[in-house]
Amino acid sequence: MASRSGHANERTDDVVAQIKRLLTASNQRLTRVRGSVIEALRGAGRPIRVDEILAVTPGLSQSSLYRNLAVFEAAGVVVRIQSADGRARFELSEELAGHHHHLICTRCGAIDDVALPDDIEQRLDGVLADVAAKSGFSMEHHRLDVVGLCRHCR
Amino acid sequence: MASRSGHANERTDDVVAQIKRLLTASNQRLTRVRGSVIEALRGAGRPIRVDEILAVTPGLSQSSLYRNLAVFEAAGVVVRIQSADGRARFELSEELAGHHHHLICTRCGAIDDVALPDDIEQRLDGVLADVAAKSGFSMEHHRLDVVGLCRHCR
DNA sequence: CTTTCTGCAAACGATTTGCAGCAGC
DNA sequence: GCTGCTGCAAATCGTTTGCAGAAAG
Repeated sequence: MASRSGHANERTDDVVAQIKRLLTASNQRLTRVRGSVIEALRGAGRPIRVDEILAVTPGLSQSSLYRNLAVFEAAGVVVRIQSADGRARFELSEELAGHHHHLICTRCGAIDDVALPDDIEQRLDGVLADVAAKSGFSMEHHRLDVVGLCRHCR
Repeated sequence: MASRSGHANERTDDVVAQIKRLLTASNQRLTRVRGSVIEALRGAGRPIRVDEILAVTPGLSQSSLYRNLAVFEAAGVVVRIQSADGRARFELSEELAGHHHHLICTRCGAIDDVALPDDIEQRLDGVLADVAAKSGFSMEHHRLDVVGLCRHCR
């Protein structure tokens, strides 16, 4: 539970409604199959792999999953994370789940979510936009990972 | 080791000597082929792909390159970066190239290096280690990317 | 009904690996 | 000479795609 995104209990319907809106804006339907993929992602609360989604979604074909994840990504519903082991991980976009970062375990590869205080984020964004601009680069957003050992591996 | 980060003209011998040390510590030789791969990486100054390394290293076979990159990675000489397009990029480790971050272009996929002021880095590390610990996670280091549009794509 | 989704199986492309010959020490 | 490194070609594996039938509106 513990829906992320800051607010203690963001209602399920809100998120689903927003997803529907995002899909509609991309001329895509929210079918039953797609709904089950969304549920798998919401239930995880961290970036998960294709095989993990398949494991909790009986009857879902791998190709449909990949195709739907691509649709979701294009619509801004999910974000794809290329992890070190070559298998991509997916999670709901920050627009839906709130801005956050990742704790990445170097031993087992697990990834979990974590958030920073708002004031830190703001100062960081200021510095980054500034440094980027000096390289002729216009920043859209940042991505920050903490690399180390998870609770189980240390 | 004095030489590190920032200075435009870090002496070749220092870096190569350190690489040799790292390889020796992993029971690996610094052969002529491996030397040419190192040169390709040093010349780039940013994370580059396998095909880019092959392009500037005539006669190098693809399989040897992949094998050597794996050896380098295990020895701490290079770091592998999984980029969004599925093709990995490689660059000298921070131990050799100094701590830095990446500017990632969402349009053309180019990646460039950038550094932040030391005081920012230190404050950030403090906050991150703290937040990570609250999740039972022990931080080794952080990874920070600026995502946006490069000089050519904006 | 028409269009979009879905599952199956085949295709793809980056990366890995088995093997025989060559290079480093 | 022994051991490790290299190149070639074949294998692997995550992901993508063509196609025909099923579901959504």
